[in-house]
Amino acid sequence: MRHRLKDVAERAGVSVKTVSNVVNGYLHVRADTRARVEAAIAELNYRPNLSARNLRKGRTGVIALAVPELDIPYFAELARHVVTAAAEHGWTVLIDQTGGGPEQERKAASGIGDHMIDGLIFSPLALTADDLVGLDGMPMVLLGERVDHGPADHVVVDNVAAAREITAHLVGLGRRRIAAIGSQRTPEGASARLRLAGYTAALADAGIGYDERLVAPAPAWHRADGAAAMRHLLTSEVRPDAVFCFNDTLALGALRALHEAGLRVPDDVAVAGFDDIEDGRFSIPTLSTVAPDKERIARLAVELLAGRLTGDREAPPRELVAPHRLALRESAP
Amino acid sequence: MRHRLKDVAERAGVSVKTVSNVVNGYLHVRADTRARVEAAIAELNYRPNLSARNLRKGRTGVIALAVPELDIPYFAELARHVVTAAAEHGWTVLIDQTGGGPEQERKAASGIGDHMIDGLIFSPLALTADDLVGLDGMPMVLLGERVDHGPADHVVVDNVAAAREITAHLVGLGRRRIAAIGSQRTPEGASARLRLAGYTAALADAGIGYDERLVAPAPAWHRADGAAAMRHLLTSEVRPDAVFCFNDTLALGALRALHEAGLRVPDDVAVAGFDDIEDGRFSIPTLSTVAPDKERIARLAVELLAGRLTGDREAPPRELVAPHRLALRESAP
DNA sequence: CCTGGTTTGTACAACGTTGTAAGCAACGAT
DNA sequence: ATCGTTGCTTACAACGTTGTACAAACCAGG
Repeated sequence: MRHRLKDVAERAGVSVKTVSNVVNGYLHVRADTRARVEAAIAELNYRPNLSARNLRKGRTGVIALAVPELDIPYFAELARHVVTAAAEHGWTVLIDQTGGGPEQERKAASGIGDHMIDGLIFSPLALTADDLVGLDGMPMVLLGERVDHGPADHVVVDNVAAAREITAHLVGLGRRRIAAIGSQRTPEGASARLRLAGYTAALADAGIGYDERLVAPAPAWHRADGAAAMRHLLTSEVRPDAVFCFNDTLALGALRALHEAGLRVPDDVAVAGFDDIEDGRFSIPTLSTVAPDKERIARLAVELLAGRLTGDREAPPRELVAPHRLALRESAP
Repeated sequence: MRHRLKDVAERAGVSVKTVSNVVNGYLHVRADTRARVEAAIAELNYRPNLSARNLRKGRTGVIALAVPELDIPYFAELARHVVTAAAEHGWTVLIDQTGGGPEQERKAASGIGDHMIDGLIFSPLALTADDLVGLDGMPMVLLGERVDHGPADHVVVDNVAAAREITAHLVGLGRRRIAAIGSQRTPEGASARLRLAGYTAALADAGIGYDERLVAPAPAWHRADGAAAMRHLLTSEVRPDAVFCFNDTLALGALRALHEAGLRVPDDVAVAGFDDIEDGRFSIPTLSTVAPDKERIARLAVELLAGRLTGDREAPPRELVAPHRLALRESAP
């Protein structure tokens, strides 16, 4: 049985508003009145009806996090950090799984918002800046590289620099035939484009010629795609002595394919990834990777959103860069 | 700028309720009126205020899924399936991360519910049946083995049978010193207890004596715990020739520890897990495991909840068993 | 005992929506 | 002409909460 303010008020012998004042910590309530009300609340196990409160206040206390897929470890780890950071602001996080398709993402960006959430942290794959205009001013923070100079706040990692660093590390190991796995031609592939740019820049830095045959596309960035791309590279005429995979799940798939081909990592082929997911610390061999500061990304995103919600909604969009570092492990020591 | 029914009504030259009727698909609205209203809705980009609708209707269209940790792959994969199944019923899923502590779980089970959600699918670690009484009749479906005969609906896997089967498989490989990793003494360890029971039953079936030294506890079920437990077993006097890990992440950690110890899998030690997470299909070696039908679990849970929401809330709690199978791969072929 | 200010409590309206009841046409059947 | 009937639309109240405005009680100082 659910109780309302009115029930508590009757039991405590005060008005509805006085109970509301107690619940909301209003100061000018006599100590004994407050005690009576609190006792009644406890006895009835009263809990406020958030729908009603939200209707009245115009805010819901819920923010949404929209990610392409939850069972991609990177997004799961990110989600955990976002939930933690949001909890510190007293927000509940509604996690929405878009699947990465343009239509679903559009729906996530506009549909979910039907007054149910105060703001949105959005990690888009397919959406362009154009899709984001006209979203009724729903406060929104974007994660990742897509929608480069859209109308919303933005938290990014310097993909080009990070990719350049990890590729340079492979060069530093003495490798010269360095492959890349994960390129994409679709408009969704903004991260792919930037990481590819970092890769080619590092090769240029080292005076190594760019060989298109060493760049393997991957339709999605799952383990199976990484394995398939690696197998393809191994059957080609250009035998790579290192691979930079554009994310860790691709790299884990590549490790698997190399193992099946009887090649040793890192002796025959060095492997590097991007994301620093938990798996990479226990894989065989452990995975060298770019480690973006996921906790920082989550915290910055939540704080940007908090700024929009409590402050100026019309301020020009800001872009914050989260730090990254290289986590060097066995696959490319 | 957000618009209300009233704005649409004024623009279309009808009453507020008529607009509401159009929005809700009420039949008896003249075609031209409907068209005028729909045009006005489109022009103003009107979206209903869900808080108000919920307040009025008493339902929110949101269900919650509470899991201990999102970045445990099993829960992430489960979450994906629950989101998919719930979408077919028109529900949005609010994913809540409890952390597995008793206090947080109690809060998830009661606190979140403040009229914000219609029902809860809950995968508890620490909560007992006693904690669940007096939850104001929030419709709830429990996943997993804890709270064995509590007051709520329940979807389970036959942990004892599954553990027995996979252990029997290890026996069938000719192994005799079969270790177990993941036992727990805490009240949280209901799954651990059941899987341990299946393990001992299989040993008894095969006439193999139970050796306490072969059973390694694990405080949590992460990769690091599995690695630590495996290392501990390897330094003990009883050299195991097989290990049954109570979940896949433990098994992946064990694989890692075996690799570091220079042991071959499965030649020296066979390894089996439980959950069939994506990682296990690409690990080196690939992982033999118990594969619970996660999609089925999610679907059954959502359907049980749907039954509670639309039907009899006082019906006796039901327990449904989701099927499982063995996925035999390289680590214990 | 009054004055003026502060503290404590109350009544009422409003948030945006939908259910209920009822009004008003237009229609065919009496 | 009158009577339902049916189709379409409207006014009003209600969901549970909180902000506003105000009343009552209290206090200190004269």
